[in-house]
Amino acid sequence: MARWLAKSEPDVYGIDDLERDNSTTWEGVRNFTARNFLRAMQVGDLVLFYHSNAVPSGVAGVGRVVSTASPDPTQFDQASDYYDETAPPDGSRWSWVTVGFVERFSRVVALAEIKADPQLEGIEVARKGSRLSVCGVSDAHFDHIVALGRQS
DNA sequence: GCCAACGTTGGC
DNA sequence: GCCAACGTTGGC
Repeated sequence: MARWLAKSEPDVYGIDDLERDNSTTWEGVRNFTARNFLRAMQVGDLVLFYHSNAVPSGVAGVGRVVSTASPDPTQFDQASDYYDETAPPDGSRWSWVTVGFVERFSRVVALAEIKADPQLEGIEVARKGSRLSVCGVSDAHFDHIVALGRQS
């Protein structure tokens, strides 16, 4: 079973929203590398829920893949911020998955803390200039971040 | 709001 | 298929 990290701006949709809703569709990924990661997700895979453009930015909790990739309908919705006029009608361009709530950390594991932690060396989200909104995480990095997030 | 990083597009 | 221009992400 794989481990992932996915970014969302908490002003738009944060871990509190996921806790309230219990599950959500992860729409709006418009980057091919990130899309390919979405398509590789399997039911039951765990996902670090990362708050971007936040104070502080960092990992706020954990979600779980509850349904695998299918065409993201927002690519066809002209009223959506994610509308893509170049998307072919077969839906092959952009995908979404459904993510369920697992846990909200007792504290956000801030990006600065991730970058400073030698046990998290090499993690994609700490790479300089990393803009991937969905990426893989090693089991060891995943477990370490969860342990940090559960600290009070 | 600035700006670095970098993915994507399109001209050639 | 190279590469410059452009747009976007996202930390700070």
